[in-house]
Order: sequence, then structure tokens, then C-alpha cells
Amino acid sequence: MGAVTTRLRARKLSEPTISRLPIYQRIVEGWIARGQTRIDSRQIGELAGVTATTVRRDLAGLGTLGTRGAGYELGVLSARIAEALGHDRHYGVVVVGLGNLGRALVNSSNFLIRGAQLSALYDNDPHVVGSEIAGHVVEPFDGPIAAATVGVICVPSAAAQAVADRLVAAGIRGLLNFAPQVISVPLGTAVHYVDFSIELQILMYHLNNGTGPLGGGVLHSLGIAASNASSMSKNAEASWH
Amino acid sequence: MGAVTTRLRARKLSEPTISRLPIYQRIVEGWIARGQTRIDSRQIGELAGVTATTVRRDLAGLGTLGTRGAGYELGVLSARIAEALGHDRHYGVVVVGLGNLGRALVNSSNFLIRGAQLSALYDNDPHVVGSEIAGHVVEPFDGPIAAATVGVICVPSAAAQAVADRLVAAGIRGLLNFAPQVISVPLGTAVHYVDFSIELQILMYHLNNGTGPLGGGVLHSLGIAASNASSMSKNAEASWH
DNA sequence: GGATGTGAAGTAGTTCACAGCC
DNA sequence: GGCTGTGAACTACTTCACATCC
Repeated sequence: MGAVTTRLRARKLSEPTISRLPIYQRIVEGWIARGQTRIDSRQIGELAGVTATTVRRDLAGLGTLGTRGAGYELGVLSARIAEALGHDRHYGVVVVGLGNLGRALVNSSNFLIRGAQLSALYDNDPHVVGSEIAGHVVEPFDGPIAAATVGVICVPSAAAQAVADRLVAAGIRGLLNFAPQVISVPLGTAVHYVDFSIELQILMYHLNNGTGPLGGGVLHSLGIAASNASSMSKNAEASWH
Repeated sequence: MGAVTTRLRARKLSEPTISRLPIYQRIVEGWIARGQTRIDSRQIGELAGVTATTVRRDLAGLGTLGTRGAGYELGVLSARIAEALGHDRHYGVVVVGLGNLGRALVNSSNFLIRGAQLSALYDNDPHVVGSEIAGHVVEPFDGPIAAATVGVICVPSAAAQAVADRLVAAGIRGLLNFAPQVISVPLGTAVHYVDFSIELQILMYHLNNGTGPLGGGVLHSLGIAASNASSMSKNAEASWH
């Protein structure tokens, strides 16, 4: 739905593929930075932790972009992955809550990349409001909200729902929620949850059970971080608590 | 391999199931905290963003723990999930790098739960070493390293490999790497990667393409955050760059 | 009656194996 | 020769549908 890209909308990509593309992109950029010009599926696979076949299947979904016998040209690869992920499109991000986590995100050279542009920062702590972080002056959350596409929620769980409500009312279309709290949003708004403790628990499960990577296998599961929820009939409640 | 739990080692759980159990656990705890005593698969499913059938399949993997016609008893559920995830076992966690991210993690009431115990904090910044954070005095990373099971890497990418090497040498068995950097570890060491920008990119893909949650569906994919790598023959290089 | 637990069916994703092209 | 791209086989996961038991 909504505006479609200029030409050739690729066959829709599978969820696992989508979650791997950013990883491939990072590998490709690393090689470009080191002055390389080509890469093959086996090399990408080793670095990404998946099989060469999986890499080729994923990339085939973006169109025909490799050369038989010679692998992929890094420049082409980078451009097509960027196109598929919508990296050419710029979009605004607002961050609500500038405690340690919010600061870590906006100061990270890694978080706001690939089209993401910081639109504004919000907090309700008078000690924080007015201070400058990452080149933006923190504004009070009860004031006007800047237009943006994505909102990042870095507030305590108890405040997450109220923050989400305000952001949605302000026209936000996607939320990245770092609070371990279910939030309800109207139909059409996407919510992704990120929960560090779940990562730690999964890691511990594997350590306790000797499953997963341990057996000496090279390749492993690789999934999306957090759940992806949105809306039920009236109010979305799909997510965890 | 390694020590096996006391009795009844459940049939090994699937990767998707493992990633959902912590979410169920959080829901269960929330209901217990609100004084409830029972829950059924449909209720869990709505909150977790999965179908009731999926919930029942996942829980069936932990043994027979529900009551036909009456759902699950919250206390039993909590205990069995905890057992499956190894929450009864205490394990030490060291955090290296106490910039904003490291501080956010150790100060979060959400991160170090369920058996995880903070063993020590390390940094190499003289301004940070010696300060007290979350009840621990930050120690210099070039000094002795405490015994622990899991190491959390919150340092810049360029330092990640060196940190991993030291931690592995100190006997760490699992690493949670927040740096967007491939790290090599010896066979038998588990590495999980967490990358916020990938989350943001996946969210944007769905917003751009109208896929995922938007169509009005209630339930959606729900995966593991980050990749799970470890070791190849000589040195592990499975991961991204 | 009502919700679990589970064979059976269906769907999605991965891996194999190789034809095709450079 | 080497590596891509892909039908075919396989494996994993989910969903259906219902027998089972409280």
C-alpha cells in the first residue's frame, strides 16, 4: 500500500531475508572501505554466519546482480541492497527519553544511519530538557512534537504507552520500543520491540544446553530482534507484557 | 554436553520457541503480579503476538503442564519456563565498557534478571575507572578479570576483538556483543550480536513496503534478536562486519 | 462446556545439486 | 575453471482440526 517505489518493485522479500540484508550491507561497506571491488557469496556467508546458498537466494530476490564465475561487484551490491531497504529515502526519527539508553543511541555512530535523520529529542526531566545532545537541544515532551516517521521510546515502562499515544497522534508511523512493555497502537502503525534481557536469556539457554553454535557448526540462526506488532481490530494489544 | 540438569531434560526446544519463552515468562509474571492465578493459551497469544496454537505447542515442549478446559496455572507455568531457560542457575556477568550503553544496561531493572548477577564492571577510561555504577566500582580492564560466565561488550568496534580475546582467556563462555563488529572466538564460545540499527532498518523496510503488520493482521513474526555465531575450524569468523 | 495436547496438513525457509554463463 | 541463479528435495515451523480430559 501507499506510494510505490519508482520502478521494479522486487518480489516481496521473506522476513528472514529482510533481517539479513542489513548484515550483508555492513559487510559490503566494510569491504568497500578497505578498497575491495568484488565479493562472492561464500565470503559474505562466512562473515554473516549463513551458507553461501542462502546468500545467493537472498540476493537473487533483489534481481540479477551477480556475475557467474566472478561473484558480485561491491558497488552494485551496495546500491541494490540500499534500494531494497529504502536507504535512499530519508526519514525523520525522534527519540523520547534521554537517559543512558537514549543518549547511547543518539551518540552512536551506528544507530542513525542509512536514511535515518534525527529530527528531535524529547524528555520530561527538567534537568535534561534544554541540554544539548548529539547536536540537538532536548525539548520538553509536553510541548509540540516534530514531524517524523519513526519514534524511538527509551522511557520507563510505565510511561511507554503515554509516549506512544502522543507520538502516534503527532503522525509517527513506526515505533521502536525499548521499554519492556506492551503498547497499543491504532491499525497501521508498526511497533518493534527490543529487549536486551531476552537476548541474554537466549544466550544462557544455549550455554546451559550445549545447543546452538557450540557443536562446532559454522552457521546459525539469525533472526529479527524483537517482535513486530500492530493493531488488532480496535486497539492493538499484540505484544508482550 | 556438559552438566545435565537434574531430571527430565525436555526434548530440545526449537529456536523460535526458545525466543518466545522469555516473552511468555514476562506475561506470566505480569499476571502473577496482578494477582491472577490462571491464564489460557489464547490470552498468552494475544499478548505475545502469536497464535494460541503456537503457544500450546511451545508449552507442550516443556512437558504436560496445562489443564484441559481450564488453561494453565500461572505458578506452574512460571516455574517450568524458568527451569527450561535455566533461570534457576545463577551465573556471573561482566560488562566491559561503561559509556552510555553499558550504564544503561547495568542500571536497567530489566537487563540483569533471571539468574544473571553482575560480577564486575571494566573500562579503560581513567575518568570512569574507580567510579561506582550500579553498586560496583569500575575496574581497569588491563587488570585481573573476575570469573564469570557471560561477558557483555559495550566498547567501540575497534576494541571489540581485543576485549573478546581477554574475556575468553579469562574463562568467559558466552559473549553478548553490542559493537557492530565481527569477533572471532575459539570453538565452544557462543557469541550473540545485538545491533540497533538493524532493527531500525527492518522497521523502515516494513513502513516503506506496507508489509508486515500493516495489513491489519494481529499476529506477526517474532524472532531472535541478533545473530548467533561461534567458531569455525580454527577461529570463528561467522558473523557480520 | 471448554481448553489442552497433538496427529495431520500446510507453509515457509533452507540446502542440495547442477545447469548456465562468464 | 569458477561462481551465480534456481528447480527440486528437504527440513523446520506453523496452523488446522479434533480427540481427550478436566
